[in-house]
Amino acid sequence: MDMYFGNPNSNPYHNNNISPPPPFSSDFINLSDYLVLDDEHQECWSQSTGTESSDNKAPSTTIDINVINQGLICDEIETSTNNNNNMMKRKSGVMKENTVDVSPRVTFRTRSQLEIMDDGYKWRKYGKKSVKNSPYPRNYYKCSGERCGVKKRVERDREDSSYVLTSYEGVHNHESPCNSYCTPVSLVYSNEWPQQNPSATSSSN
DNA sequence: CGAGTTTGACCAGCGC
DNA sequence: GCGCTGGTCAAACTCG
Repeated sequence: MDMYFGNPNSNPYHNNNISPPPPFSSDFINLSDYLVLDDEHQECWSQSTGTESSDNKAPSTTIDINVINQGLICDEIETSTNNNNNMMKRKSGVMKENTVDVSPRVTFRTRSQLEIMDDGYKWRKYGKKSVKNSPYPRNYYKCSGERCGVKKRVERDREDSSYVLTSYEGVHNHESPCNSYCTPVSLVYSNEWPQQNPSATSSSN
């Protein structure tokens, strides 16, 4: 499954002659494959999507893709807990200039053969690390935007290699590069949209 | 030649 | 204090 978040360079639906399907339709993205996971971010999900955070059930509706497209990723989330999870240290132990001191973070779990999701931003890889209890390495990316300290971590799900875990950290201080030539389209998925192919949401491959 | 990637080293936090 | 682990740096390397 390929995922597109608006980069016209790689998004086949960007062509003006082609009407893109609604986001998260079976041809565009498998909704069931697009989840915020882990306990740590469960609350984050509920706040960012407006869905109820009942128990541990994964949310199933109302995903605001603009959150991703604009880099507005769960702002206000984890700002009170980032002293542990969002270590932004240098070797000297001092916060690096240009880094954001408020580092909201949200994790997405996507079923994809590709580890890199095209979210419209340009990322530069700055590290790769093997992770304990996982056969798959974790890759570290920084936004290539000038003075933008947004980071992204990408790793394969250790329990199911068909899933990719993508963690975004920080808020972009610039627009997505694709915004300059992408027609603004509401990318908010809601219950009002008909389920085009409900069966496809549970089995995409 | 510039931009991006790779990869080993370094550092800090944490648990024991 | 020591070892393990995660995160970052930066030189070397690759690619267009």
